[in-house]
Formats: sequence, C-alpha cells, structure tokens
Amino acid sequence: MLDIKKLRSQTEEMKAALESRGIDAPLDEFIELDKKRRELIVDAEEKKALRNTASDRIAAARKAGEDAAGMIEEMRRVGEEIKALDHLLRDVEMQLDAIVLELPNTPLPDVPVGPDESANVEVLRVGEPRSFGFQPKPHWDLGAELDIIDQERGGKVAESRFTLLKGAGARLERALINFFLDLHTGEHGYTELFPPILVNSESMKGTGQLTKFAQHEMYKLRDDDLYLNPTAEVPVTNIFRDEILKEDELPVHVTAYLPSFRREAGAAGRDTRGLIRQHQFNKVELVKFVLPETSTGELESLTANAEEILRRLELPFRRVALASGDLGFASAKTYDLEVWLPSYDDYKEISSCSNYLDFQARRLNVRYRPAGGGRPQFVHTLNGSGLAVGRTFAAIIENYQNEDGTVTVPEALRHYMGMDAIRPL
RNA sequence: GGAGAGGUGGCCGAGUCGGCUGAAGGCGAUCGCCUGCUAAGCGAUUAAGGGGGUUUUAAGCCUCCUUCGAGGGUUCGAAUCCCUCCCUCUCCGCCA
Repeated sequence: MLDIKKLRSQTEEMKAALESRGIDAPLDEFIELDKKRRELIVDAEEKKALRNTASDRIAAARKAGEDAAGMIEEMRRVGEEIKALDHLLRDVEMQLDAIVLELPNTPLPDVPVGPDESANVEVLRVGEPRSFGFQPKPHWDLGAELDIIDQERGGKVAESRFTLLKGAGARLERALINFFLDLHTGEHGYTELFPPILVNSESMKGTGQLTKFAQHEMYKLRDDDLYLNPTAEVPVTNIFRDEILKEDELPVHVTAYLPSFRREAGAAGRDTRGLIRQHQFNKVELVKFVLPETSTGELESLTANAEEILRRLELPFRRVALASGDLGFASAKTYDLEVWLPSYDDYKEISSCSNYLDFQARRLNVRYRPAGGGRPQFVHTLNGSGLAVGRTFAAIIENYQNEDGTVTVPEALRHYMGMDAIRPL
C-alpha cells in the first residue's frame, strides 16, 4: 500500500511514477474522496465531542438529583446523526481502499523505465553456456529416459502440471533444498523457518497476492478461509504482521523451504513441457525485514546470496534489472536471476529478488521503534527466491548432461546426492 | 469434535450494581538525581491510529475523535449488559 499522505501531498509525482509502470491511477477521484473523508471526520468528531461532554453533564445532573430528560432527548438525536455520519464515512473509506489497494508500488529512481520486459537491462553475466559436442536433450526427455521425472503419473495422481519425481530425481530435489538451506543458514546468516503451508486471506492481502488480477492464480480451499501457499514470501513476511519490533532486532534475515502452489490459469500454453511451470513447486525463499535506510544495500546482498547458489553449482546465469512496466505489484525494484537452459537456448528466470520498501510493511503494519525513541516507523521488506528448486533441477540435468545420456552431479551436490552421476537404471 | 475457562497497554495484571478508568498496581524501557565504579535507591516520563490548529516542510506543541480479540446491538453514555464470529488455554475424544 502506498502512503496516503504522499498521495495527498505529492499527487503529481506519484501519478507520474505510476505512469512509468503503465498505470493510469485514478488519483483525482482519490483526492476528491479523501477530501470528503476528512469533512465527514470533522463533522462526526464535533458531534462526538458534544456528546461526550453532554454525557458527563448528564451524569453530574443525575448525581445532583436534577432532571436531565431534555438533554438526554437532545443527545438521542445527536447519536442518530453520528451513526449516519459514521456510515457515510465507512462508505467513503471503502471507496478509498478500493482505489489505494489496487495501486502498485512506485519504482525506485534507478529502475529502467519501459513498458514491459523488452526494457529490462542485463546488469551481470556469469559463466559461459557450454558448447555441447552433441545435440543436448531437454530435461523432460532426459528425465523420462533416466526414469527420474514421471509426468504421466504425476498427472494421474493429481492433474497435468503435477510431477512425480523418482529415485535419483527425488533425491536431487531433496539435495537441492538441503544445499540451499545449508548455504543460507550456514554461510549467509539467515535463520531457517518452516511456516504453515496454508495461509489465510489476511496474510494473502498483506503481501499483495489478492489483487483483482492475481487472486485467480491462487488455490483457495472451499470450506475455509485458507489458501495453498503461493510462495513462502506470504507466510514468512506475515510473521510480524501488526507487530512493533525493537530497532535492535533488525535486520531480520530468514529463509524457508516451502512447497508452493499456483493455478497459472492465464499461462496455459506457456512452458508446457517439463518442470518449468508446475502447479506445485518447491522453493527456498529469502526474506528480510530491515531499517529503511539499509534496504538498497540489503537488496544487493540478498541478490548476491541467491547468485551464490548458481556460482557454486557452476551454472551460467545473468542478472537482469526489471523495467518499471515489468515490476511485480508490490515491488519498487527487482532483479531477476536467469539461468541458462539449453532446451530454451536462452536464459530463464530462476529467482526474483525485490525490494518492497515500506509498501508491504504498511499493509501488514510491521513497524519498529527507533532506538532513540519516537514514533514507530514502518520497516522495509525484501524477498527473493534462493532458488526455485524445480527450475534448478532442470538447469542441472540439462547443463550437466553427457552424450551417453548420463548426468554428471555438480561438485557442490555430490555429498548430498551420494553419487557423482545420474545413470539410467 | 464434546465440556469448561479466558481474550485489557511492550509484558504481567486490576477493573465493584454501565458514567470522573485510555485504563490501578507491577515489570521492563528512557531521562534525571544519587554513587569512586557497579548494584541498589529516589524522581519523572513511557499505547497506537486518525482529524483539526500551529510551524516554510518534518519534528515538536495544543486540541479533539477512535481503539480494552473482531463485528453488531441496547443506552444520553459500555472494557463493563446482550447477540454473532474468531482465537487461546484446560479436560475428554481422535489421531501423526
């Protein structure tokens, strides 16, 4: 959620910032309603103040044994007026919310301006795509031949876009999760969490998952106000909802492995083969709660932490700064990490690292009390995948495949895998 | 799932037959005093949100409103009464 005061006082700047991401924000309407809101507040509060003092006088009169019937009658009328004003006010506030909650975050100044992903800027490239001396196979073929990925049976058990991993495949998935968590907790200083996999609508709204556009992507339980976790960002970022932290508790750096579920309703037809786009996928998430003035640097270190996985796995990748028009709803700045996938003959997103500034914190009401005292301030939140497990799986078997159909296990994973190569049974 | 108890400020914990309790008391925290240092002691301050005013903005200050799990109701007036929901705890049942 954007800062109402800023929308009020810097309307034109905010409008321009939102335009840079292709949003024509109804700020004129917002200003109108905001003005209306304040008028109603003033009116209602005057009447409430009157009622409060009158109530005191009624009590005093009663005590003194005097008759207060006239005053009581008058206050009954005032009470009704107050009720009417409060109802009007609630209507106006709902209209305001409807506008504000649909407004995305404004991009930071160093975000490349452009309408969509074509304006994204590559900022870093590490490693060289390997030149194969043979025709490399896509991971879905390799996986089937090695009998480690079984999409037919995944579909039988659930439906299409669900996968059954077998043998060394299941082991590789688990190895990756453990490797990621061990690195982030052991060397990068994150605390490991394992949150609930079902989350309520309050949490979903807090992180901005339930916008008009996105809500259909989520799996919703029929009989409960619960959703299947769409990304660990949701349960993890919500842990401090409505809390005031102490300044010296910050920064909080946490990591969590969690299965994630998305319907991907609008994406039918894209990435239909293999592990790239699944309804259920594993992800290790990195989340940070930080002091506002540190969030810029925290995004750099968070991104570097995610990149370290790719470096250790010796997978070619690049880092891309997303353009304003390509940013996620709540993000003020995002780096995508893209890994080289031979089957795509291109780089494919494997992590997305974002700085939300106080956008999520405002919605979630996560604040900290400054060490020197003073009013609570909103924290800044950041998060990134570190990494998407299924896509890493795909990248490994494609990039490490051999002409004989085996897959060499990357050095960093060998002790997790207990083998140096994946071979057909 | 069944029975009972309860949800009050950063934390613990009072709140009588509805009115002077936004909330006693304690802890913690901050500032000051005291002390050779530490501890102890003494004093003061210490909820959040939202309006209005003041200030060039912010801070600060003045003032008002709201908030005692959430929502609704009764009343001139509710933390205190009524209804609905949510959550926590204890016992039983069921299980991993």
